[in-house]
Amino acid sequence: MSPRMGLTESANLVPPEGSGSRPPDPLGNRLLAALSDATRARVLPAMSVVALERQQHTNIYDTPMRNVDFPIDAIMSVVATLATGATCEVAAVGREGFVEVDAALAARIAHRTSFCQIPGHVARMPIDAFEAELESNTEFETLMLRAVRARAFMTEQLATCNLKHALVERFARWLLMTRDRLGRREFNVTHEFLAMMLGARRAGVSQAAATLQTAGCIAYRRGVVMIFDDAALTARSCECYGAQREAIEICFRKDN
Amino acid sequence: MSPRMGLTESANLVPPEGSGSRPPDPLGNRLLAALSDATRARVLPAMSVVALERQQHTNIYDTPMRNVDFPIDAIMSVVATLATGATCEVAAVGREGFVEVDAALAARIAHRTSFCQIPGHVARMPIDAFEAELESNTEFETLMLRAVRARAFMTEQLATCNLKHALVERFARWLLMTRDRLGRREFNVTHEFLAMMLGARRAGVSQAAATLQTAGCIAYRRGVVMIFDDAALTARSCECYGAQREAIEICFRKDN
DNA sequence: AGCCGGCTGTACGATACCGTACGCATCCGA
DNA sequence: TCGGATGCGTACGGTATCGTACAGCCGGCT
Repeated sequence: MSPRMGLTESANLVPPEGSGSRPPDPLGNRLLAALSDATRARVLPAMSVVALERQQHTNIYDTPMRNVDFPIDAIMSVVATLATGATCEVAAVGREGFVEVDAALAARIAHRTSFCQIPGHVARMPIDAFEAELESNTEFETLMLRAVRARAFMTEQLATCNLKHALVERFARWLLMTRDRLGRREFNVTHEFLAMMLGARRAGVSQAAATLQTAGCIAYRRGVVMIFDDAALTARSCECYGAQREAIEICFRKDN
Repeated sequence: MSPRMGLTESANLVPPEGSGSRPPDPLGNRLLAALSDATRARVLPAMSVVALERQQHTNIYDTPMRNVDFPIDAIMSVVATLATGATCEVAAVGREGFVEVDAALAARIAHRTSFCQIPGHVARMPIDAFEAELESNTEFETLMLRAVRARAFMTEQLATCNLKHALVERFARWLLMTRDRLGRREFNVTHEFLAMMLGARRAGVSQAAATLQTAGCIAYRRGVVMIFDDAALTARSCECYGAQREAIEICFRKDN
């Protein structure tokens, strides 16, 4: 039994990923958009927009960081590698943040591995330019530090979430965060890949997905997930969704 | 069956906590000890040594931070509060670090609650003095940022540990980290309190403790745990112990 | 049109932990 | 010396995953 819940097979839910449309504006990243015109005029010329494929790695732990990436319409994943070789996500980064937070803390070596989770584009800045701007521009520094704090908060929340909340709840949270980051309701993701992100079995994800689909929250087919009922999905997610969302909002609030 | 494993009842394993001995040297904190003489001469006069009782709170989330605490022979705990009111540890801080990492990232509001886990002393600096020193002293800033990175790394590791590792392993890790932070093998802790730190039931901790005691790794009685066999305990802990330990060492290495 | 590879449905027992509960040991203060 | 309070041992059924396995289905390629 696999009710298709209104998903026709021919529906082209997601635009072709490598479609040859022009690269998006760096200002799609909320941090870059929050900069003053003056700072933007200094920063943007140092950046280039880069398209990333799924699973494309941008940092390997214990190797030098070369760039600082500000996702635009991509989602990046930062993972810890266990002794078994298994990986476990410690942060996801979309247009609300930047990947190499340690670079804002004077680090030059990546202490985690990061790769592209949802294909798209990032605005990329060489780490030297990033550091130079941090040093010389208080506005830039302040904003970056806020983003670092938001990231720290989200990782802390993840630690408690991983300990306390059931797989379905975490799955729902993941879907909602991804929707917020991408600004759309459908993504190309396989259960296999989701299992990797959520630190669970593929079979476990399939079951959680079935639960949410039966409840009418989502619909999915081969490699595509679509959010159907936002409110219902939110109700089935854990409070960590709201907490992370709020952390992001605080990051972009002036009075903080 | 509760084999006492060489613990005689009269043995005074742990010195009385509130014993009237003189307060310890702030340089018991490794960060403060790592500062140059010149910087220390500026920083130490602004600090005071404060004794903390178990469960004494030093920060409440969403309230202003007043001080920055560098543990000397205390261990502090930073926790997230869930909607149910339950708390979940997101970081433990001993003499290798300082509690209010966000203060080094220009924050003035605590975003988490923190309290004293193992009673002892902290070297306390008013947050204004801390910020002033950060601004004016590159050496100080560099060291603090390294400590922030170590803390971020440890929280990330905790996120994966909470997801992937069994309670006994996490318990063993906790014991080893605590030993390292305190420089002794016995601590006053109840199973109840440990359960709170590990995000588990009291009964679950009792069982894990029994397992480790039967294996000869530890010995315990009412409110006291003692590490017996370091190697055996390490073998039963997860890799996260080593990872956290290494993060601390890197923090204190010059070439980074 | 047909095939093959990747993705998903589903099952099995095993395990780790939960929530709860109750009894007993130990310690402390009256 | 004797409660009372605190801390621990242990048990019960219940549940959420795990690891593994296999079969069915879809979709793209030849």
